[in-house]
Amino acid sequence: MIETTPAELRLNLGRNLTHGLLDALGRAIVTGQYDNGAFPTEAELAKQHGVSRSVTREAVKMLTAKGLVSARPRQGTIVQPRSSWNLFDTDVLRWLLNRKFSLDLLRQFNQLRSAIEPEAAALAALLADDNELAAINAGLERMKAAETGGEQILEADIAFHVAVLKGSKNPFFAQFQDVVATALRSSIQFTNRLKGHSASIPDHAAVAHAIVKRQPEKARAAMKKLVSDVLDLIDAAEPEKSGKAAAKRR
Amino acid sequence: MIETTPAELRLNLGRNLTHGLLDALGRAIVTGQYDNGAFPTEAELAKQHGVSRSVTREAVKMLTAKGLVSARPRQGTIVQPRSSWNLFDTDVLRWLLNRKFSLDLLRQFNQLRSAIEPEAAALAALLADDNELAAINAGLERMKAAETGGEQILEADIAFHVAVLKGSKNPFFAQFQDVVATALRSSIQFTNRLKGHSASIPDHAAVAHAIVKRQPEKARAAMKKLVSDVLDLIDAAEPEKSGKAAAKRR
DNA sequence: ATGTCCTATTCGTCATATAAATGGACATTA
DNA sequence: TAATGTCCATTTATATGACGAATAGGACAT
Repeated sequence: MIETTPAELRLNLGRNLTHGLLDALGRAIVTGQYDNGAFPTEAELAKQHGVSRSVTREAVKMLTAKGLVSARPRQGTIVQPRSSWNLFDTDVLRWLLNRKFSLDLLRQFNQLRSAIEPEAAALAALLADDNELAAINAGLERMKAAETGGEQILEADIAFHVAVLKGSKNPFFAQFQDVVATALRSSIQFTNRLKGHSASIPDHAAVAHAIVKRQPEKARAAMKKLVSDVLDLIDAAEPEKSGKAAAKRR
Repeated sequence: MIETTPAELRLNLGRNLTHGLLDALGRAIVTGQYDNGAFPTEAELAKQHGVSRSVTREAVKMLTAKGLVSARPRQGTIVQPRSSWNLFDTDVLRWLLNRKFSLDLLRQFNQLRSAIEPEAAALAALLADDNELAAINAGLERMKAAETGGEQILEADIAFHVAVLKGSKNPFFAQFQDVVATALRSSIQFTNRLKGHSASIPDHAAVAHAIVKRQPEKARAAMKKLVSDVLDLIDAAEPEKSGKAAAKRR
């Protein structure tokens, strides 16, 4: 049973009680706290966290909107199966990555990137306007400048990939900017361990040049290589689980 | 100014007042009803729809969780820019697709499918278990059986693609099952007009066979062809907007 | 021109009461 | 027995009223 105080809830995510409680409950759910017991009733939640029923109801409503729970009279609030959680909600993704970080999740996330980002790069090569091209180049320059490594280069890396996604002119691809940013930031302690890849500035430059020169095929291939390298590093760290996927990429 | 009655709200999405109001407000927002005026205050919303403040607050909280609005004291509730809407939330997607349906959105959505589904098919060829293979075949058989066309073949089509996504064993790809299902269902009146493609059973069979025979490359290529054909049909219906994308696919 | 303070407005939170829905226990009936 | 209807307890859903907290924007002083 999770318990907090209102003061802790306010500190939790920095906003108000409702958002603090949302955060606390979200984390508890994704870490499986309620897997083999029923989710508390409104009254219990209110008591456990020292807040009113309104606050618990609004927090639970937000969890409902993100697909984590569903509520029905008499039956109570029940945690939904993972398959109905909205993984592309940045809150959900952050909760998942912060608490239950696993190589599996990192691999699966990069498999997604491996599908999305090359296509986005190809579209950007066709459709990006001058501002977006400039943003891509700016991200690359920031990466070069931040050769000190650490947080700066991570933020520059994120800016680069976000700029490519935006440049695709496709709102569905652009949607991934928050997801990619959240996931990269949340997994920094991990990718740092797989050091050596994030500094692959030549690979990033290849992507940028292909996009600027309006060469979609080259842009797609270059971006594919970038993400595949990350996947290879992950597989190298845990080879037994990679299956034939790694072989297929080479 | 949107106005409804509680009875209408209940009918709206079939659940309760809160979800009905959520639906009404979501539709209103994505159709731009509040673009050049401020979003109503809690009190105004409650009055306009004949519900209590609790209901309006919980509906607005859900909109917040989906990224459509943000609320601050004194400033009121404001509609967020489209870029921060969660397009992979099935509610948001349905609201968007149900309003004036645009070829642009359909094209962009299928560009996303073109990135996702081939990779999912390749992963499914590597990782799907017996149950998942059976589900893929079952979807194919349902398509063959429903040669009458119409709604049945659409549902079978959806079942097939969902089965492939699930078979990828990747929760991020699996996440798209709801998105794909929602989008295909919402766009049926449109794809029906582009008749002739949804009955491409041989193409679907090629995907299924490649997956069952554990041939990821073939599965990827077959799925790519499937989605590319849809994209070609869209471009053919509105050639001036397709840019060089169509040429690039061939 | 700038900084300080005040105030009205709006969301945030709390408390309480009543309605609606539903699963189960129990009684009824064919 | 088995099917069906009735009632009850529990939990969410809704309504209402009150007060607190934060802040945008104006009034005012410097």
